[in-house]
Amino acid sequence: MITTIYEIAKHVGVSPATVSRALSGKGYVRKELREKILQVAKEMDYHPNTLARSLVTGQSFIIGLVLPDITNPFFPAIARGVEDVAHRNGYNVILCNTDGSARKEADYLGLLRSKRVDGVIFTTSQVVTRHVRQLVDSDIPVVLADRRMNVDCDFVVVDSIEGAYKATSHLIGLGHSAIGLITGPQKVTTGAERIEGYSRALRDHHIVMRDELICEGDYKENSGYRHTKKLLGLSSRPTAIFACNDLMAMGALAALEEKGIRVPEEVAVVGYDDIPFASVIRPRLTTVVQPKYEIGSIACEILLERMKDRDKPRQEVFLKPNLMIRESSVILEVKEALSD
Amino acid sequence: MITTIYEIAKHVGVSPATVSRALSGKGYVRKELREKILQVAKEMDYHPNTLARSLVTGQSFIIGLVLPDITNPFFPAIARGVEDVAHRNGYNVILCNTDGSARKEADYLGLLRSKRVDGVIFTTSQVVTRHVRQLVDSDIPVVLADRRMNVDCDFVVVDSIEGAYKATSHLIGLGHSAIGLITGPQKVTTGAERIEGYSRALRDHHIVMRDELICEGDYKENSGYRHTKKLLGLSSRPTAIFACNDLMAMGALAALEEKGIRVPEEVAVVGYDDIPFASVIRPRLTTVVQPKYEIGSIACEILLERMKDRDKPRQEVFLKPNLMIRESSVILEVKEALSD
DNA sequence: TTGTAAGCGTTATCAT
DNA sequence: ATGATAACGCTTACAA
Repeated sequence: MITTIYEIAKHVGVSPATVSRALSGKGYVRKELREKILQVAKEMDYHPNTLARSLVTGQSFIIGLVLPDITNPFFPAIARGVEDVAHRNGYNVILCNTDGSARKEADYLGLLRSKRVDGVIFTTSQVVTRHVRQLVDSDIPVVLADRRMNVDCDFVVVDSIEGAYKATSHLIGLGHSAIGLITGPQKVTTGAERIEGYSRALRDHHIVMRDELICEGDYKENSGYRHTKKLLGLSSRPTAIFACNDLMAMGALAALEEKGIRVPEEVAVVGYDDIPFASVIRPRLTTVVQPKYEIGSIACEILLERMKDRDKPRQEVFLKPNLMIRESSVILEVKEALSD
Repeated sequence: MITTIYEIAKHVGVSPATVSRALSGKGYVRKELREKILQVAKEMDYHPNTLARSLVTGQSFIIGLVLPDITNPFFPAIARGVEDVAHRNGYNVILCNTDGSARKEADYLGLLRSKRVDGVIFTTSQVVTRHVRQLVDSDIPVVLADRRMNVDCDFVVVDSIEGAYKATSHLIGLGHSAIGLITGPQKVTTGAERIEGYSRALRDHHIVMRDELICEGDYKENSGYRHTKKLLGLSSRPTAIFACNDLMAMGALAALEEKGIRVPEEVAVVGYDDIPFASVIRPRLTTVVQPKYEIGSIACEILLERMKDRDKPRQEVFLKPNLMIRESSVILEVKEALSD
């Protein structure tokens, strides 16, 4: 049998209301009585039924975290950031893997609404904003993480234009002018923005952009592999490749190795994200570091604030990416020279 | 305003009970009336309040997933396996990161009980079974994943003795007899069992076990690094190192590289887990593959069965590990010769 | 087939 | 400081 405040009340000889007050710490209750109640509650292994509590208070202390796929090495750190902040504030988080499918997104969002979560942190891969807009309209707080959308709600993202600009400039600084670009899907904001950063960097350095050097990937390893092969087949092939995430950079490295092309001596490679193994593969991958944990933790903090105050002005957080230079772009001697 | 069945009822001109029946599909309701109700519900953007529903039915359709750390590359696949099966069956999963701390474990378990989750999948790093036992006793279904405990409940683990036996035998077959072992924490079952597998393999091949070759690590990269340094300082140093997880194997490789010792020519290395980057580091890591996704998906399936039938006999699932031979243990020519 | 009403375990309002 | 009692939104006997 599961203990309720009624049983505790009976046991102690008071009313359920008093037990509730004692347990929640709200409202007056004589000190010794409170202690007695607390003790009995512990003895009876009482665990408050938050379902019942939520029903009356309107707070579930659950937040939803909707992302494409937790096995994608980019997301665990975000999830951890979210969960840490949530837990520290008494919230639990429901994890949803959408695989970027609009159907699953809608599905999960519906489930979360039914579960009366207090808020949602959402990383979409869709342009379809309908579900999200519905969610926002339904007045459950939402914060978009990592990827923006054209919806009126808070978000925290990393400045992808700047990240791509840094990566591209780095390669240009190394003397490259034929830089292959393997982008992400153009429909997600990060995809479009990284092209923008790439093209600005070229422009600022008076390098003409060559369309045949630009391929649209899908953030998966295989598309990095495929597009690299294609780029290598070009009559005037690139001397550097900038893959817009590390997974695709991995694919690029695999394609290059297969062709026996040395990295970085013959072709330099730069990735994006700094997923855990970027630093342990060989050659170690030069990449744009995203503050993944912070994306999650800050998103959650903003969500908590939003839950407290629905009327505060919309928050738009742009975090800064950093270029981490490693072996895949810089020949060792050069790197040492640079650091002098 | 959030829509309730009362408003739908008023709108349609029927009683709340009828709306409930129409929506849930249980109980009789005239076909056209049901359709009318469904339509109005959709128009009013109705989302059933599962808190209220759960309160009466006693089912929350939430399960808890308690693990050490989702950013540890071993866990995302497990989490995904759990979540997939859960979602397919109409359940959501609450993610809890304990960092292996007994306090956090107890904390989360309490929260989950309060949230009235229908079941818990638990990967502990503690020997302290008190919380779990309490949970089991409190008659909420629990299945232990990856790591067993001395508690009466279902579990799904991978046979660590066999995995370690295979890894060790592989090294022995390669001619090694001085095999350094970097174990996991002895208090978790996988830690103890992998030593057992190692020692059985040695015994079966009539190799005397040398205590100084065995170090207790903690499944973190740094302990692999430290212990490898120590092993290399031995007067008669090992020609092979078996690290009981890939993270520690990574540390071992780093230590070896630092000393300029070639792998596998001078020292062979074998890891355990086959985390995502085991196959992309150089040298590619020979390792014991654990069916991570299946640990999660099967654990969840067992949990669902258990939820349906609390009296069925206890399920104990041992999955089989597989040795994946890669470059860190076998010199290329030898490998080719082997495959002939 | 539909409606009435009790009850799930809390919190919260209002007396006392 | 404590106790009745009415919500919260739903399901489910039981009646009609």
